[in-house]
Amino acid sequence: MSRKNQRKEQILDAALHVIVQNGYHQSRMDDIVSTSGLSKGSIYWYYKSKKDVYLDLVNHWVIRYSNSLLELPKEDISAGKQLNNLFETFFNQFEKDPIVFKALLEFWSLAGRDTEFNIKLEKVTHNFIQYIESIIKKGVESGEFKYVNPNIAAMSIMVVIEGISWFTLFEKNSVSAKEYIETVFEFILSGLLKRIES
Amino acid sequence: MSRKNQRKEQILDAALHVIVQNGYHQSRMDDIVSTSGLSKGSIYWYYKSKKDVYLDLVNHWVIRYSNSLLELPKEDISAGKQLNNLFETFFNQFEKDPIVFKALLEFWSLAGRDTEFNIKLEKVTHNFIQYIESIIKKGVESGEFKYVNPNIAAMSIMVVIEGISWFTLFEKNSVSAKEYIETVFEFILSGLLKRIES
DNA sequence: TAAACTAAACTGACCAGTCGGTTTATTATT
DNA sequence: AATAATAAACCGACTGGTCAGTTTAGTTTA
Repeated sequence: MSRKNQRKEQILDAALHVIVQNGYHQSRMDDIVSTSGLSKGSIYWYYKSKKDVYLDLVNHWVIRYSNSLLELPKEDISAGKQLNNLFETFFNQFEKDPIVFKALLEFWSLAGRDTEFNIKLEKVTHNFIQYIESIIKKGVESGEFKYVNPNIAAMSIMVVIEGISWFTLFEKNSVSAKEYIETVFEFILSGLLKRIES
Repeated sequence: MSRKNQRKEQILDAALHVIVQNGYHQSRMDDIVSTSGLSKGSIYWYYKSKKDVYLDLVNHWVIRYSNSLLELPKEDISAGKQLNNLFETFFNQFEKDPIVFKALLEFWSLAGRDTEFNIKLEKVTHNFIQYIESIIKKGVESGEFKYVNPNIAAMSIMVVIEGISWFTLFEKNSVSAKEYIETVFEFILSGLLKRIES
């Protein structure tokens, strides 16, 4: 990795921790300075503004998650199993890096009132929904799933998956994220699968 | 209504609009001043701080939604139908006052890092989950639903319902909130109902 | 030697909360 | 009923601190 990218990663890593701790507007550039171990001049060497840093932070994670989706197996696998893999991928991501999901909560909130963040996040969800749609279409065509509107179903699945962010909010959740993911996956699957005819 | 409560409502109404437009940290007391038509002194007569205003805003809506849940029919109605009513109630609430859900997104985000907001929202979700749990337990006992862990199922349902907040984020959603609610309700129901034995 | 930094001081806009003062509503007194 | 007295409600200019972003003067690294 180039020095430039190394530095940027160093800054973004700090920015992630800072935004999770303080939120966007409550985070100071000086927090990023101290967390990253770099100087203020350095941050402004690589990024022209605070917003620039955080927009790039979204980018950074979008690219990561896109890559992990692309690595998932596609052929020779049932649509149901493919959905299962998707749920598992996100659950694993959550276990490994829960704070990313916490940051996401903040970005959703920002997207509600800041055009630039809105556009960025809309792209993300659009891509994600398309990916899920493709699985559902395949399932419907192969006769594995009953007919459902792929777009609506995909949207629902996305919402359910991103709902895992809840689990970053409250300390003593009676339900674990794992149980949650398993349960909603079963709900979704039973809604999609054809009833066994008799 | 007493003058005091009238004034508070006036302030909270302004606060709701302001937080939806600007977010918590980006909202100025002066915004609430100009939106409410009152003076700064008045606001501080009724509330001791900015935070105090917004905490009370959460309270205000919690009480409202609690009341609308309590008005729902309970007896002589199947658990499935009861769940359906719940989904419909929230959908109607969403249609009538979508900005409340947008504000909720902001509060979730706040709850992630502010203890007082966290406690307040934890109470809300706790009550809500208990309400859903009671429906599910009833359904399981009556034999209408297959056995599921009521708590996990309730949590899943809550997340799915609150997911409607998404629809406040992006202008051109390909899916309508109504279609979303109908679809997820079907998913949930098919996951809960006993398969027809043959 | 140019690019990549560091450290620290500085600027200017911004804003929560305060405070001295005014008006309105309520109660007590004659 | 009129007047006085007190309390509640309300006003808005001002203050003191905060912080994004800039600048400067120098140092290190490839």
